Amino acid sequence: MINKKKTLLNEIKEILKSKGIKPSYQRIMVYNYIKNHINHPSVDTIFKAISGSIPTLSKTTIYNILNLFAKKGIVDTLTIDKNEVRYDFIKKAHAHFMCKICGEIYDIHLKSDVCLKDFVEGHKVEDTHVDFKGVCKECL
Amino acid sequence: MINKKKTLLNEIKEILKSKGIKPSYQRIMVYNYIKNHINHPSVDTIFKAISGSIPTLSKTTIYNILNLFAKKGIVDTLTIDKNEVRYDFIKKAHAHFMCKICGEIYDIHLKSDVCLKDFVEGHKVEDTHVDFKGVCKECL
DNA sequence: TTATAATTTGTAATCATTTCAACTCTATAA
DNA sequence: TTATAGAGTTGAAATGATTACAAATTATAA
Ligand SMILES: [Mn+2]
Ligand SMILES: [Mn+2]
Ligand SMILES: [Zn+2]
Ligand SMILES: [Zn+2]
Repeated sequence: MINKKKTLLNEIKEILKSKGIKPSYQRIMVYNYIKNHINHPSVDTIFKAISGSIPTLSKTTIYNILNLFAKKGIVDTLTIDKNEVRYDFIKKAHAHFMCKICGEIYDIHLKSDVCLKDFVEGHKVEDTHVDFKGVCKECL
Repeated sequence: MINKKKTLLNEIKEILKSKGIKPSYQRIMVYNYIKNHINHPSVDTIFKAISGSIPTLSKTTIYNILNLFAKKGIVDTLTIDKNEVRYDFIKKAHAHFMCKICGEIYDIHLKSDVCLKDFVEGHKVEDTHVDFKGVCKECL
């Protein structure tokens, strides 16, 4: 059990190193959290979730780490919610649905033609976001 | 010339009334501005643009009016830019491209399959946003 | 070990947006 | 006409997410 966890953290350590990121304990913990929480957490959510295991943790560190991860292509920065940025561990391209009632952001797996474009009307595309808003199936 | 402007403002007055909005001078001026500026202005941009013609204008009024217009379906609220909300006068569905360098937001006219959906994976869709980010043709 | 660099931390600053109470304007009733 | 009520506007203060910054801590290398 403990060995398994140790192995996992070592795996993350290697992944971070391979991306040119020095694997500090805080970075490993953030990586581990976002990898296992696909519900698009905010900085505050992540902070509350892991500050228990890192008593001295500062919220600024979470901001620093997520900005770094975004620059290195580890997370996507979602701006669907105008109140706060939400983060998404990058796997493969997918769309999102945000509920106007409960605020939950769901993954939507649809194969859209728009996700493949490198250029649109002369502009060079780096990120593509397909965002739906409305009332989720739970709130309906 | 002056008559033409008067006619225009009267037209807007009628449109607002038809949507159940009392046509105050401030509301008419904001409507007139966003109708004629398709570059997705922010609250601050709109405020700076029309405060010259309304010396007593408050920025809070712009916030109030845009929130009202959004509720009444006159404007779309764009959350592409995480720093500030941008507003779009609603015409027909279209995508957007935001430049990471200059911050400009362009209209993208593509006929996508995703814009027609009423439901996605059980969730009721009210708004659909297709947002691209990258480097615009001017900054390339 | 010691020096140097990288990372983390906590506080303060920034900035968009909202809250709120006072003020203004207009329409309508007495 | 005047009084009253409601809607809209205003400006100041509060809120809240994010960033800036400098001090403290930790890791790395000599
Ligand atoms: Mn996702
Ligand atoms: Mn547009
Ligand atoms: Zn919901
Ligand atoms: Zn540009």
